[in-house]
Amino acid sequence: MSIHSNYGIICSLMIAATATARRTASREKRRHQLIDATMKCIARKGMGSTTLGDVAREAGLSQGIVNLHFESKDNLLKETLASLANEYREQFDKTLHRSGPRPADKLLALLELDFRPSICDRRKLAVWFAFWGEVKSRPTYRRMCDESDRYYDSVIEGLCAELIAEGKYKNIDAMTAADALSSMTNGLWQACLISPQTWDRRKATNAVMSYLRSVFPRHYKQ
Amino acid sequence: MSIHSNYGIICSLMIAATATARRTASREKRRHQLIDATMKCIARKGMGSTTLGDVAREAGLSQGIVNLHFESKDNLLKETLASLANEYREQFDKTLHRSGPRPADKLLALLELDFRPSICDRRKLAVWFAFWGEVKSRPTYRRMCDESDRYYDSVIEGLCAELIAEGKYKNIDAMTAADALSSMTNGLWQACLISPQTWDRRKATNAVMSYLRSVFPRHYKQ
DNA sequence: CAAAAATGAATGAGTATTCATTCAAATTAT
DNA sequence: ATAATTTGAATGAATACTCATTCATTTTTG
Repeated sequence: MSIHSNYGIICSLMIAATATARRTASREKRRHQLIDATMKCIARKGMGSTTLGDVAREAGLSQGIVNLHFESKDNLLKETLASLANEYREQFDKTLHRSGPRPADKLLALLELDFRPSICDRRKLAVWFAFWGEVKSRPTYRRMCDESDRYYDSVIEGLCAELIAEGKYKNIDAMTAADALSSMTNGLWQACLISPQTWDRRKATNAVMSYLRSVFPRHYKQ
Repeated sequence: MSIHSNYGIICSLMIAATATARRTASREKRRHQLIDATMKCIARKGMGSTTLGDVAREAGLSQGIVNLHFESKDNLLKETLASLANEYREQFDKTLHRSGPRPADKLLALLELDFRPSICDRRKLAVWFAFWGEVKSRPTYRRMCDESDRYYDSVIEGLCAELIAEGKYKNIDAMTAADALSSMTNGLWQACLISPQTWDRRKATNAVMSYLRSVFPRHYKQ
C-alpha cells in the first residue's frame, strides 16, 4: 500500500523530472508492484477468476511478467498472502511497542488497530477472506494463517492476564477473554465485508468496547 | 465411469431405499445430489478448482449432468449457497420455536446451535468461507449473505432487548450485545476452520458463554 | 558489449457447454 | 395383460474457449 503509492509518486516525479522513466525496476519493487496488482484483482474479480493476464494488465506490464518474477501463479498467491500477513504483523508490533505503558492501553490500541482504515478496508478484507476461503483445500494457506493467529492470540492473552491480575477480576480467565476478543474482531471484519451499509468501523469498535467494558469494568469505564 | 458402474451404484442405493431400481431420479433429488457433491468438492478442492467434471464424478453421474439440471456452473454455485443458507435458516427457526419459553433459554439455544456438529463442521464451514471469499466480487453472494444476517441479527437483538428489560441491565444496549454475539460466532467459526487443533466446538461455546455471563449476569450464572 | 529485465506471440493443458444419441419408465393402444 | 409409443433423464464425445507457462526476441542497464 504505502509502498505502491510511493512507487507511483516516485515514478511520476521521475518522468516529470528526467523525462526518462525507468522501464526496469529492482526485483523487490517489481514483486511488490505485482503483489499489489494481485490484491486489486482478487478484490475486484475474486481469486478464482483472477488470471495472470489480469495481474499483468493491472500492473501495466506484459503477459509473461508474473512467471518471470514468481515462477508460478501458485507462488504468486502464496507470496501475496505472506505479504498481507507481514503488513499486518508490522502494524501490530509497531502498535504494541509504541502504545502503553499500561497493559490496558496496549490492549485498547491493538483492538483499535483492527478497525483503522488501513486495515479494516473492504478491498483488503476481500483479499483476506479470499484466502480464508481456500484454507481447507490449501494446507499452506491454513498453516500461514494459523501461525499468525497464534502469535496474536498469545499477545492478547498476555495482556488480558495482566489486566485480570491488576483488577483482581474473578469469573474470567485470560484465555477465554482473549479468544472472545480475537474472534469478535474476525467476525466484525466479516460484517464490514458483507454488510457495508449496516456496518462501519465505528460500530465495529463499539462492539469490541462493549465487551472490554463488561469484562474489565475497572479498566474501561462508562 | 461407464454406464454400468454408475448404474450399479445407483441401483444398490435405490434397491436399499425403495426396492425399485431407477436409473432416473426426480428433478429435485438430482439437484440435491448435485448440490451435495458440489459442497464436497468445494471443501476438498476449493471453489476455484472445482470443475463440473469433479462435481459429476463426485455424484457418480456423467459430464453433462450439471448443465442439464442447472444450466450453468454459475447457477449451480448460486443454488449451492442458497441451499446452504436455507439449511441453516431451517435449523435456526426450528430452534427458535422449539426452545424457550424464556428469552434467556431461546438465546442460549440459538447460540448453542451454531456450534452443534451439524453446523460447526469443517467441511461445511469451508463452503461458507469459500462463498464469503467471493462476496466482494459477486454482488449476488453478498446480497444473499447480507439478507440472512440481518434476519438473524434482528432476532438476536430482540431477545437481548427482552433480557435487558427483564434484568434491568444498564450500560448495554440490545443492538451492541447482538452485534457482539453474532460477530463472535462468525469469528469462532473461522477459528474452527483455521486452527482445528486449537479450537473445538466446546471451546467456542465457552467463549460465547463468557460474554453472555458478563453482559447478562442475572440470566446466566456462574 | 554483456548481462539483466521485459515483452508478447505461441503452446498446450484443461474446462464449460453443447448436442446427438441411448435408454428406463410412464403412458396409451390393442 | 401385452405391445407400441412417448417422454425426458442421462450420457459422453465434440466444440470452442480460456489461461498458465514458455521462450525467442527486444530493450534497458551498467
